[in-house]
Amino acid sequence: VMKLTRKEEIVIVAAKLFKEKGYSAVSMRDIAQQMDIKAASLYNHIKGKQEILSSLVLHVAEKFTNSTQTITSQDGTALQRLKKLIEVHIDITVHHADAIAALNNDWMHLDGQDLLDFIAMRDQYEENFRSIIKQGIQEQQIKAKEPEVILFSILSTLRTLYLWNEKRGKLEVNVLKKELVSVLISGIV
Amino acid sequence: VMKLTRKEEIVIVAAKLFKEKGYSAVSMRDIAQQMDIKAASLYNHIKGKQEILSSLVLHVAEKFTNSTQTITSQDGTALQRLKKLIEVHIDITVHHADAIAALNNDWMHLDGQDLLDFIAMRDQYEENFRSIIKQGIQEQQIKAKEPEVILFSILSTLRTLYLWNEKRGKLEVNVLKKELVSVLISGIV
DNA sequence: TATTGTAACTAACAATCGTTAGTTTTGTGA
DNA sequence: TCACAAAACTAACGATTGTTAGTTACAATA
Repeated sequence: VMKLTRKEEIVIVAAKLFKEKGYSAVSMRDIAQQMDIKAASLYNHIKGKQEILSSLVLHVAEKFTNSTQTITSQDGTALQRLKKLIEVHIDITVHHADAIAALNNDWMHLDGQDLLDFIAMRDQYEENFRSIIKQGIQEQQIKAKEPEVILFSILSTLRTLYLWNEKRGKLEVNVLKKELVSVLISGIV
Repeated sequence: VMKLTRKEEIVIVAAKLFKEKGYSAVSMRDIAQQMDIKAASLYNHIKGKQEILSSLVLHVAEKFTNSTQTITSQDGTALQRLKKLIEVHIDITVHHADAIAALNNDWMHLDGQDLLDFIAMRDQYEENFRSIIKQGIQEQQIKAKEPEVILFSILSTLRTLYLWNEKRGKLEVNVLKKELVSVLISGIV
């Protein structure tokens, strides 16, 4: 286990607070208190509150974008890739649940270039997803329903996984993968 | 069309702002500016910022709880009820998208009894959903997979519908109902 | 032991927050 | 036209916000 820099500790602590109350409702004094130091001391390690958010959000956004990009560019049938997409989502969620909360709920508080970068990554990520589904329809592996409805349904479930991760309880990661792939692809009947 | 009270206008305007930036990031001055009045004037119609949030959230939470309660207590197979559940969700979402945003993202900023009431409604709502799925498994209409995974997947999709409502575009409500029922129940293959 | 860099501290700033008090404008019905 | 209620206004409050400046404690290195 790598030793964490002080900055990384701050980001981790802040992420947990952001998840509970949202970025705007968490003050620098809240974060500092949780680390047993004073708010001003945080500035020895970070430039400001915004930097905490962008470190958090952009880092995990890159992970998602890179993963979907890799899968999209690899060989395989649409269903194989879709399955892989779901599994990768679960892996990232299990390890970065707090950061994903910020990505989902607080991305709009990014500013300047960070915000533009995030939106660009988000769009590209979504487009990768969409292309796989369209490929599946073309290959007749996926029902030729409204592709946007399929895209929305799967994305919603995957994006909300972070909320469900705590309640996951004893459910093993590999079991979750298998079950969720089955539910999302084969349905429930 | 009923004429709105001034209070109702405020709640509607606030909901739109809450949806974009979240409850904590929207100031009373922001809300006032959007109504072309000064912040102090808002207090002729409402007790405070908290009242705006609780009006917004509790009202739509009741709708959801009542709907699921009604469906749960009616006759029908599990699949018929599940279909009805999805359709009701779409109807409520189309008419109260902004309030649902607050319900999803800002409920934790409720305080006192309002917070307790919300959590109670939310738990009951979720339990109604769960009982229908378990009934379906018992009747062997639904695959006997992990029921919590099924519950989570459907709930995630329905809760996130509000985000997708704008992009719905030209897709007719009845078409959306049919498609979403199909995707969530029969899957995509 | 002296030095140096890291990371904490105290104190304070300007801005903004939700809210209150008191006053003025506006519209409606007698 | 007058009276009254509804709804706006100005001004200000105490608290909290993110952040900065300047200083001190501490640990490792030379």
